[in-house]
Amino acid sequence: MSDPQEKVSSKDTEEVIMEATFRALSKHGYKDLRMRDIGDEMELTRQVIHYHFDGKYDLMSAFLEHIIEQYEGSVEVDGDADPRSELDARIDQCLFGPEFEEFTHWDRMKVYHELYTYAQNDGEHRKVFNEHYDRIRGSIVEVVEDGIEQGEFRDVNVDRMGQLITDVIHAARGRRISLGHEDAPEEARRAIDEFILDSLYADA
Amino acid sequence: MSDPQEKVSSKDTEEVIMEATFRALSKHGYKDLRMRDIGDEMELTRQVIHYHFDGKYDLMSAFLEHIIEQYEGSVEVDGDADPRSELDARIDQCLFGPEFEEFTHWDRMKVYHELYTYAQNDGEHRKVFNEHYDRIRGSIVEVVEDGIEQGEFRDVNVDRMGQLITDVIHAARGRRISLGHEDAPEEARRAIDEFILDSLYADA
DNA sequence: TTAAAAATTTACCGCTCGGTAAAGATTCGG
DNA sequence: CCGAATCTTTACCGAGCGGTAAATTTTTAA
Repeated sequence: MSDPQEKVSSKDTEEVIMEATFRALSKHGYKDLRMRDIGDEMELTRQVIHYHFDGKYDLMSAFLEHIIEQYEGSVEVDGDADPRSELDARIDQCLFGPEFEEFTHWDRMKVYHELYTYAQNDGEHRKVFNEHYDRIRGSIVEVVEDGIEQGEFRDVNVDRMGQLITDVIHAARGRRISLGHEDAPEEARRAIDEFILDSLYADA
Repeated sequence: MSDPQEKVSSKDTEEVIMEATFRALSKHGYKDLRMRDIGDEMELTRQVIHYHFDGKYDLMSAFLEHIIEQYEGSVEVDGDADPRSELDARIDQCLFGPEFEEFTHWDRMKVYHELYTYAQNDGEHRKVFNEHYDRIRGSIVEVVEDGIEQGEFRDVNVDRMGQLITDVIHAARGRRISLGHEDAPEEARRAIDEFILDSLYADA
C-alpha cells in the first residue's frame, strides 16, 4: 500500500497531466496539439483531463503557469560574487540553462517560445508572459545596478542595458529553435561580450 | 468588357487569395486559421482555393513565400550614402518598416513572426526562413564590411556584428508583437546606438 | 458563333475533434 | 466494515473541419 510507485493522489495526477502535455506539445507543436495526443503521453485515459481541468483552454493556461514556474525555479543566484561574474552567470543560465538539466532545457525553451509567440492572440496569456518577462529582465537590471553602485560599471541607462541583453538572449534562443542554428547561443554569448558589455567600462 | 474592376484572371485570383489569407491570419492566428476564415475575407467562395492550391498546407507554403517576397521587396537601398547612414537606414527599415506603408508593416510582421515560430515544426518552412534570414543578415553584414573597408569602422568580426544587430531587431519586433511593448522598436534603436554601434569606433 | 477549356459555385460528405454522461474503481471517514 | 466522496474509465455524440464531385458560369480560341 505504501508502495511508492502505486501511490497516485489528485495532485500527482495533475502533475502527470502537465508532463504529458509537455511531451505532446514538444512532439506536435501548439497548432497541432490534440487532447488525444496528451492522453497518448500518459498512462491514464485522456478523459481524466476533463475532470481536473475545465477544457482545453483551461489546461493550456495551467500549463503556461507550470512551465513559467519551472523556468523561474531553475534560476540560481550567487549573491556574493562580483557584479561581472554574477552578470556572466545569469546570461549563461538564460542562454544555456542550468548545467545539470541541459538536455531538457531546449525542449522546454522550444515549447516556451511557441506559447510566447501565440500569446499575441490571447490577452490572458500575454499578461502572464509580461509579468514573467519583467521578472527576468528585472533580475538582469538589478545586477547591472549593483555593478554601477559598486563603481565597477559605468553609469549607463540600466533599463536600456538590461532590456538589450534580454533581447539578445531571447533572439538567440529563438534562432536556435526556429532556424536550427545550434551555435546561436554561443555566438550570442561572444557578441554580448565583445560588443555590448564593453560599454559598461568604456569611458565615453 | 475592359471594365478594369471586372477583369479577374487566374493570377489575380491567386493574389486575392493571398491577401485574404493574410487578413484571416491576422485576425485568427495561425493556430485557429480555418479555410472558411480565408473564404470569408474575399468575394469568392472558399472552394476556389482548392482549385488553385493543393490543400491547406500547399496554400500556407505559397503564402510563406508570398510574405517573404513582400518583405524583401520592401527594402530600399541608397548605395551612395556613407556607411553609417546606410547602416542606420537599414536598421530603421527593419524596425519601423518603409515609411509609406507603416500601417501594414506591423500586421505583416505579426503574421511573419507567427509563421517563423511555427517553422520549428516544419522542415520545409524552416528552410525557406533560413534562406531569407541569411539574405537579411547578409545585407547588414555587407554594410559593415563596406564601412571597415572605407576605414570608417574598426576591424570587427563582421558576421558576429551583423548577427547581433539582426538579433536585436528580431527580438524587439517579437516583443512588440507578442508582449505588446509599443516602444520596443524605438528603445531597441537607442540601445543599438548607445551600446552596440559605438563598438564600431572605440579603439580597443 | 460556337465548342472546348478554364474558373467558380453549389451541394455535399466523412472524419476528427473536444466534450459529456454514466458506469466503475478507489480512497477516505466513521 | 461500510457508505460516501473522490477519481477514473467506458462508451458515445454533435459540431465543425478540410476536402470532393458535379453543375454552372466565364473565358478562350477557331
